[in-house]
Amino acid sequence: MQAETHAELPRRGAILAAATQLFLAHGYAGASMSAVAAACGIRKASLYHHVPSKEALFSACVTEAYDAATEALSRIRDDPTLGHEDRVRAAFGEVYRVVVDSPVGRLSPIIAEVALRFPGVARAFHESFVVRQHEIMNAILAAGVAEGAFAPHDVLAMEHLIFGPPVTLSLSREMFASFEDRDVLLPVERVRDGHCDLVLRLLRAS
Amino acid sequence: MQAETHAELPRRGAILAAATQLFLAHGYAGASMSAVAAACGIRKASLYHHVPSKEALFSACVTEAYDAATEALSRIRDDPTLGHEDRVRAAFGEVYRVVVDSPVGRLSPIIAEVALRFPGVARAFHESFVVRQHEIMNAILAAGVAEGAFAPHDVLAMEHLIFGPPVTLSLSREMFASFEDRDVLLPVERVRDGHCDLVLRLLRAS
DNA sequence: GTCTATATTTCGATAGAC
DNA sequence: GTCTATCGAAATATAGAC
Repeated sequence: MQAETHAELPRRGAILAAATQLFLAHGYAGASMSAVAAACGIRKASLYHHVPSKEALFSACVTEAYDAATEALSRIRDDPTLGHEDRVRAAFGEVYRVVVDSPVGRLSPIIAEVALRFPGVARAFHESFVVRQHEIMNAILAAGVAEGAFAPHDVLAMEHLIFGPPVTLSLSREMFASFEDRDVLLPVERVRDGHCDLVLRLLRAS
Repeated sequence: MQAETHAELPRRGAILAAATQLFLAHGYAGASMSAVAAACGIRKASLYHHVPSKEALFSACVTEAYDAATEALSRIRDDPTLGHEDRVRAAFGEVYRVVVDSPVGRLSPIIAEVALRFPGVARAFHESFVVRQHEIMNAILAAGVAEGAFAPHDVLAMEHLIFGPPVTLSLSREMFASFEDRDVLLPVERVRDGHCDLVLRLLRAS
């Protein structure tokens, strides 16, 4: 009951969610504190009771978005019931989900916008999200190589070959979000499955 | 002599170049008309003598950037002296050059920022740049398939496999431009060559 | 074609009542 | 913790002299 009453109040989580949506839609400079407050149903002055500054608000949006993003991928890496190829397929599904659908993946262009002003945000995003995702995926592939299921390969090139398409797909879907035929031009499932097939063929090849 | 005198004046090309740099560095909303004027060495009111509005200025930056971007790729497609694999390698070099180094490729995240407000800019960018680049690259691969040099493949997945890594590399280099070790983390040539090798192995495979 | 000056709005952020 | 009211700065854009 207490939880229900407070659920409609602009708690911190609701503020970060509303702010994230506005940053995604209009960029950092284009998302005003007034608009964030209005989306929360409060006035701008009240918003400053919850966050000390716009920079701190954006930093919190990024930080709290990636904090849980690598857990699902870690579980796939550690799942003993999966064969090597099924593990790669599951990992692709999780990467596409995080990069294309979740705020943390879609925030990348906004981080690029403020990277020069707030280098700490970019650095934290890189270390806490990008590097971790790459490390887990590399570990999944390395395990397959160690057991002879996958062929050795150029790790740097394979990293970009795996993460490049979903990141670009996410950016393209933001760029062309106003197109009525966006989901026909940029179908997530078809790209993901076709992409995964091609990568698996490379991993099998000697 | 006349050309030399006017070369130092803020002609249209110089204005677009300065504006592009500022849009890339600070985003659409973060790049002010005052800053653009200052970069051209004139006052803000004078800038409005050359462009009617900020939206028109940004639109011109995008349009005039992609107008010549597909010519080099077309020449590679039509070069009869190249073998199929060498043609693919040359095309990869051109794609990475355009996407990673040229303004037109790097403007993608800024277009995403304004896509909801200026859908026409996003549509023109898609039709005049993205679609054309994809069409030419598909034609290069299809010619190899027709002559038996390359194996048939999923065209949509291959498109994303080819363009995904360079676009993501470009975005990542913008995001992490403040890192002193950026060129070590994100080396363009190494990624490009490793990427091209992997794609060629896929094209050769049955 | 560039300038000074200004109109108008909105920005991020603060003060202080309740 | 939300509100009204406001600050100083900066935004886009315009007017009019030269």
